[in-house]
Amino acid sequence: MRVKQLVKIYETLYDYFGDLHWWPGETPFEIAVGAILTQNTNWRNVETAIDRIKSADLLDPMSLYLAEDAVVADLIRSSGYYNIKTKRLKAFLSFLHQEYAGSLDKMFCEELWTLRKKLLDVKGIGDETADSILLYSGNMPVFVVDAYTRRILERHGIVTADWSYDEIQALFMGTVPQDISFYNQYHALLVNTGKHFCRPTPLCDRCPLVSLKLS
DNA sequence: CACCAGGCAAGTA
DNA sequence: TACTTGCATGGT
Repeated sequence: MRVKQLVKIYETLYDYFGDLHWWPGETPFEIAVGAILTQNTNWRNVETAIDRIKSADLLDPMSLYLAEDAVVADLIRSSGYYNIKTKRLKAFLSFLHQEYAGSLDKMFCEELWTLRKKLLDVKGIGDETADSILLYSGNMPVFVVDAYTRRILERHGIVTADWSYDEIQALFMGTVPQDISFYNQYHALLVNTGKHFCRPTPLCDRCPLVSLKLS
């Protein structure tokens, strides 16, 4: 039942938006950094921060790790929570250097769920950030659940507010298991839909999902 | 002016 | 386990 609803939503959004070419970012490392910086923050402010890191020539695992906290905090100021995000970036980089000699390629050689659990042990990396890194930086088959995903599904009566992250993820992953491009594209479509049509305050009138007659 | 943005961890009961 | 709070800038 829910499975068909999810497929219909996907098809509708894909018809409306087309290919979105996610994640915005040129390298796996840039994507991982972006995943941490975008926590509860507008993407525009994250882009500014990443541009500044690039301008300072610090957008690589070793340079960023060796940079002073105060320097990093200043560079990422526009992304908000800059002190705590500096610590989170450093915690991730410390993990990357200790466990994988600073190599994302080595890190992504791990088995998916083993790596996911290790990432969740890093302070500052929660469910969504871990999954964003796994899917968009590592090209691994895992579904990313975010605030937009939850809001859109709740508004269409597919889940209720008490569903956990893992439950919602399992719902999507039970639908089309092991399909990286589907997970990649679907999350991107949901985020775009959220940005344009599913803010906390109304705006639903032009949403492509509005006339869908779900449930 | 108020509200929101692609969360997370630590503290409290 | 389940809730609350701090973290912070920049756009609408």
